[in-house]
Amino acid sequence: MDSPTDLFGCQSSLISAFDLYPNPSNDHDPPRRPTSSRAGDGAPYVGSNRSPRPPYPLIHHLLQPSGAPMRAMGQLHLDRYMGEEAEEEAERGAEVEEDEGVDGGVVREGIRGGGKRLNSDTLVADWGHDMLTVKRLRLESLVKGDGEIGLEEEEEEEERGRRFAERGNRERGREGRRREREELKEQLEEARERLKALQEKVWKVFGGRPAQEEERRSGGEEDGGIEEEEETVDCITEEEEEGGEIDNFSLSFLPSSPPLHRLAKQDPKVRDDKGTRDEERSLNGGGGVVLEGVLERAGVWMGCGVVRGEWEGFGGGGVGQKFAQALKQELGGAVARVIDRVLRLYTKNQSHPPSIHPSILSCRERGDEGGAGGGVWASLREERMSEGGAVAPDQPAPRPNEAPPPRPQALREQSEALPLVTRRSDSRRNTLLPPNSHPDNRNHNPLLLSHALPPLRQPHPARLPSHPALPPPSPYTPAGHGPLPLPLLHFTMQQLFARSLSHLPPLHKGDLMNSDPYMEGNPFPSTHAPSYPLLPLALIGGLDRLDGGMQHHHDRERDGGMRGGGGGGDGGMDSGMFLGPGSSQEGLSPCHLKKAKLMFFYARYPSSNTLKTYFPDVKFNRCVTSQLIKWFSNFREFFYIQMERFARQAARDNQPRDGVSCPGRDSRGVPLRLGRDTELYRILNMHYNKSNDYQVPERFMEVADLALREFYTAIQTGRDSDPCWKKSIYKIICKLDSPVPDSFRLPGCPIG
DNA sequence: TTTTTGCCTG
DNA sequence: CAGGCAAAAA
Repeated sequence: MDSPTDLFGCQSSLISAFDLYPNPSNDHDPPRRPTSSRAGDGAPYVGSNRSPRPPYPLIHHLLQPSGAPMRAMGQLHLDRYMGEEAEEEAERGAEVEEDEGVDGGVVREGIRGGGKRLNSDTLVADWGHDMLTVKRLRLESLVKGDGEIGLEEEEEEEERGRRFAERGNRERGREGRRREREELKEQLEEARERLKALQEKVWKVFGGRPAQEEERRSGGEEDGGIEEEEETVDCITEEEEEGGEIDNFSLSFLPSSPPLHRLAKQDPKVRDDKGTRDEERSLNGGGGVVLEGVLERAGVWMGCGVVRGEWEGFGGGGVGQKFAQALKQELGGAVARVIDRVLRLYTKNQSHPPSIHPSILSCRERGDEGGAGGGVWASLREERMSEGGAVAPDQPAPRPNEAPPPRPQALREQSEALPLVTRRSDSRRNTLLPPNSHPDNRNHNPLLLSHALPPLRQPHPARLPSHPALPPPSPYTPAGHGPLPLPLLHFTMQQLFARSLSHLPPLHKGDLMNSDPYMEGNPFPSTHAPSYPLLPLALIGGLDRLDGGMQHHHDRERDGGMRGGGGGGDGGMDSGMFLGPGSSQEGLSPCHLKKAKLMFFYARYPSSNTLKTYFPDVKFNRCVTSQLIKWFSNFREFFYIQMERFARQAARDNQPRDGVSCPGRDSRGVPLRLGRDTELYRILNMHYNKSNDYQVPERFMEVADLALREFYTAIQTGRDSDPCWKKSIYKIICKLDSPVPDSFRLPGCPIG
């Protein structure tokens, strides 16, 4: 298998020998998984499978390009009929202009009522479209006529002759047309009934009432824009003039216009800019192109807050949310299907498909860091072990993975098989390790779920960080069966594209380290890597490194990852992508800063070697190393400041009434805990995870929680008067680094 | 001496 | 977030 899990699983077999100690924070048990396990709670932000799919015929209709059922009918007859009428009008010459004015006025009045157009809107749009077609024909005839008249007399004569002949035909067809009109009237009547039925539905859905509509109409236009927008479709007036029927067909029953309608018309940029459409727009203010803009608009809406329920402001109420959800579901499903197709295509084109597509998908879904089974983490631990005290010599307490003395291989292997908690001798550490940190939970990869749920304001069950209930099923379905999480998509596509780029044999377990780094900057598929104009340096470096295979991995162990970064990689999408060949990214980019901040959730005290490992695209030198270390120093500083600040505040708020306080507990004896619904959490998240790229790992929560309590207790007990009181807390925090996810080993940001 | 860290300042 | 500084450790 090629999932990271398995990739590393393979490495694991090679590297497990280096797994010298039961690193409290490593092994099978990334404590952040429980956090991820609550992904389902993020449902409101993501298309959740849990919520029953509401019946959204309105939205569904909009998503059907085929349009309304009346379309064929309307177009068929009106076009034919009105086309002839237009010709007659052309013959009548200047009268037409006058008619236009009148017609426009009449029908405009009818359309003006157009409001919350969904189903009805579709119909209106189609009718409008048909009308526009007719109008265009008529105008074309007019223009054509004028032009010819103004051109040459001979042509004019010919034209007259032709028209004369046609007139005869029309005389013969007049009877037929009469019948046609009758039919048309019937159809219109029928359509009217259907529209009325639709109106009922619309009113039902939107909770509006015809009375409101009446009120709105009598009160005049509330939005001047609408009046202009909803100009119209004068073709009907021909019928109106003749039979006086069309006014009954006015669309005034439509409820007030929702933003969708306005937006679709107000932003011409997103509209189809074909010539005919432009013409229609100029003629009709876009009355007939409502539908065309709907899907595009929907896409725009997705990004402009309407999906967050802002329809309330427009009177949409819960409908807005339903609309947003429906949109998300539909679009998400569509995107997933497209992705799936692309993936299938790609995997078909690969010589060894099974080793790429399914594996990559599964690896992400299963989660990688836990699946490493001690492999990569073992290597990392080995790396840190090899750092020994030399790297962090000043730490009063040895780091968890550095402290224990070497153990015999047999003992190591034995402990690997033991439940994690049984290997903990440190009681404090036990409290930090959730019991459900089981390899089976590895599908709850924080990466996968980073977009799945909002870290903020997430109810923290009983504020017990270590004992969440059984993880709910992942909101993500297996590949091809539902929306893919963005990071997964990113990773997968990059894998595939990179494979395609490099003409390499399919990814196998050993070369993840070699292949991943250059993928980050190469989201675009290309089969001409060598001539790719913006070929990122990282790609070149990556190709350079490709022959390393497993060997490279061991090299990495020896040189602390410098080999990967030595070639000058890119800094992720925001740097390497735009570097031309020959340039290099030696410094740290904002992307690196972002990555470092995310890393801080796992490592408060990363060693320089660790940094080199996790910033393989950075060309390390003294300055860069210092800067990175400085960053983490700043992160810690901010972290401690916030901890102390909130601890002091908590201490103030929980002054013991009887003068006796229980350390770490408030005045009621309740232990101080850091919940995800707290201001402190919000601040920390804002600082380290501003764009919510990541689900804040449970482990970080525990560390922060512990730090908070330590500060709180120290303040409570008056230890803060000791000039060195903070250092003891620092020592504790210093021990609590946890394994950084494998994704951080990739260049650029772990979240793309 | 070098590296790392914490503290302070801007 | 960076720069400067001092202290501590290797």
